[in-house]
Amino acid sequence: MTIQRSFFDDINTVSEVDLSGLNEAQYEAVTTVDGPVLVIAGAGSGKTRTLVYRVAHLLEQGVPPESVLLLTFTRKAAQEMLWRAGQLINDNCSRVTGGTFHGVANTFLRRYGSYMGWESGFTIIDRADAEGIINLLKSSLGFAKGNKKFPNKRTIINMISGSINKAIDLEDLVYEQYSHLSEFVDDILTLSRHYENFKFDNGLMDYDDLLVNWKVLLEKSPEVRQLMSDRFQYIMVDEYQDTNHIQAEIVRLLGAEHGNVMVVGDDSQSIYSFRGADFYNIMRFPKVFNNTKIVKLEENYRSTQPILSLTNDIIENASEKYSKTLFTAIEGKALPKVYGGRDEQDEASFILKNIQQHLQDGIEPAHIAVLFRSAFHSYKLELLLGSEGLEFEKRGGMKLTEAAHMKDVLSFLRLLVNSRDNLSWNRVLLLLDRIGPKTAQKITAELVSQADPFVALQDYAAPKASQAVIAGLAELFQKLREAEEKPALLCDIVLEYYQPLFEKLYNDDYPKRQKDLEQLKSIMAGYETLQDFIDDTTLDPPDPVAKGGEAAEKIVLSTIHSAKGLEFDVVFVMGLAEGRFPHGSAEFGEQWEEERRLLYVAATRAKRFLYLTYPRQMMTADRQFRRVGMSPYLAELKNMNYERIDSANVFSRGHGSYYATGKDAGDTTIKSRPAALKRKKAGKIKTSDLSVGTRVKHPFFGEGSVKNMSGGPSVDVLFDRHGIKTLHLDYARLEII
DNA sequence: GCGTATCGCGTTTTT
DNA sequence: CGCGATACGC
Repeated sequence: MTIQRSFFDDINTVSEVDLSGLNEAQYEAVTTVDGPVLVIAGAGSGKTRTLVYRVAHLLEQGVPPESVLLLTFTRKAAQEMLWRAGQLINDNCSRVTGGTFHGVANTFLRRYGSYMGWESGFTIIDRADAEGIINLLKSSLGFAKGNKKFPNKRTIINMISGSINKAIDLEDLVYEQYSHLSEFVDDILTLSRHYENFKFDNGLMDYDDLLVNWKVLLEKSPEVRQLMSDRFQYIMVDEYQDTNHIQAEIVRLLGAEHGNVMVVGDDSQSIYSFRGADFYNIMRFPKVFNNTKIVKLEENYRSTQPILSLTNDIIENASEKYSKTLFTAIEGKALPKVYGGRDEQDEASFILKNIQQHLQDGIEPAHIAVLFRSAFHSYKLELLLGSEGLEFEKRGGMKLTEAAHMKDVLSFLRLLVNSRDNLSWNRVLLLLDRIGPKTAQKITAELVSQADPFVALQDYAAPKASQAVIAGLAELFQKLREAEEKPALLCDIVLEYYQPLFEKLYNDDYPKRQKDLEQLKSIMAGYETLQDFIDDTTLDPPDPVAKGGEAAEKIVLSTIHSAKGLEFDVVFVMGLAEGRFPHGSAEFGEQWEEERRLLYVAATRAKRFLYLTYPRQMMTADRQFRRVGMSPYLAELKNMNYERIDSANVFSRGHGSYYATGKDAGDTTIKSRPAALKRKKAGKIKTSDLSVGTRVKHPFFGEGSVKNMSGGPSVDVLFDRHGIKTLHLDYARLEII
């Protein structure tokens, strides 16, 4: 057996786990075998290492591998961890179980779905499909199209699924977040009700449905709960700050019998609240599990002291955090550098030059990363890197399976697994000549109402214009159903049919997209069943084809969210300008704080060199240049913690009409805050300000009186005109009258 | 009423 | 680059 990771060199067998390399806190966490443990860990403190060593230690104590369950946030982290664990234990041992919450929920529901009375199974849809549903519903329910004020689809999705996670009444959430869009709020509510029905009627489930159903099953069926907790005697959860209420409930239910639960998290790295994550889960953990042992990991094993000082400075300004003081023994003198480029082009050039320098100094491309808030912020840099022949791998943004042409092909395949999949029927029909949205919807509705949609398609009395293409489609499905059920083979048949449509549809750029289709084929070749393929690619979409050679050898361009948990020798955080970071629509308060943590996550990825850059001018939509200041988070930092680069020193040649004055007037202070920032929650009401009977006023529901107080942050209010509503005081803009 | 072609504008973050 | 609006033709 070859051991590839140096820190496992000393551990070959389960009977000999050498824990001498661990620090005191890690040792304590690793060797606490029984009972609940909460590990509060700083960035770069060796969380994964601690978890893996604990697995090793458990096995050493004679715990069978199959009774250990590892839950992590990303599938890649899960795979990495299992692989490492696999290195620790003998190859002959059966493996430890692990994966993402969603992945495990999927496996679990497919096995025990019968307890829920499901006969025909389900298909998982991703967020792109979910957007498709919103589209369909919007048009079929006749909502005004093109109204600019209507929140975008992604936001609606986040609201609809987020409402389940936050366990807050959807209505309140919508009214709170979109109070400025009063005339559309009812539309959104109508939409959300149809959305739920639409999914369940057609055997479609999204990420959140998987979790909700897992939780419900554990709650409702003592038999299943017993099965699970007998099997998994030891539960471990990584990135606990990213769990939502449902996930925390699942952990509670799984661990209720034995209490052998260990969770690891860093509240300063909580960046997923838009999706329902709540780092208060960490604070609550000791209350949920009695006798919780709390261990803090404060030593940083990643970054040099100057970088650590800067990142500590970033988070120091946070309004709320578990106090941790990170320290490191790693030597290094390079101060983080801050650079304000003249414009986006100049910012990109700065990054390019420095990347080239580091490459020259012998740093591997894969150990260099450029991070940004939104996927499109790197466009300029991508072009520049391309023109210089530097290869890169982009993470975040659109996924391979979200591209239009990929969804086309997947729709055919999805139908083979779930013939009631409304969305896929619609998509497939839309590809055909002479069939538009209206016709497609009509046919779809007819097909899914029949016992066998494929037979119904063959028998469908199509209008003259589309008779031929419908017959062609029916023929394709007949061929597919008769074919041997090998995913790669099915893919071939679909692609053969799709090719002419494809070339016509994406006439201008189909050769570029063709590469994706070929990649799809090779991915599918690795699967035994179509169901597995669809589940896998939906839960963990493959990355788009990297530009050039092997992925491992390239510079990484990534959204900060997608860089979570990773580390690089050199990190550039770009686009740190007013309006870009924090994101323009982030409101002062909770959202503002989350953006700050996001910057913290970005900066803490750096091991040796850290650069923070921003453009001082950006192009607006109408091709006007607008001067922008630096991100307020940068402005807050102490000067001693970074070195300011004067642009004139960096570019001595090759930039033509470049005027570097070195002066940054207006950069160091925030001159004009957008209106939204000033709207700091004026006098937020606390539970203690209210009692039963207090008269209150709400911007939407109007006046009412407090009816019931649970003791938590929620109160029930009986409104004069809207009846009883449960309001969350952190969100509701209530006034006492 | 429906399908197709074309143009211009704006882009959060994701398991 | 994708999406919505708009115009035109069947």
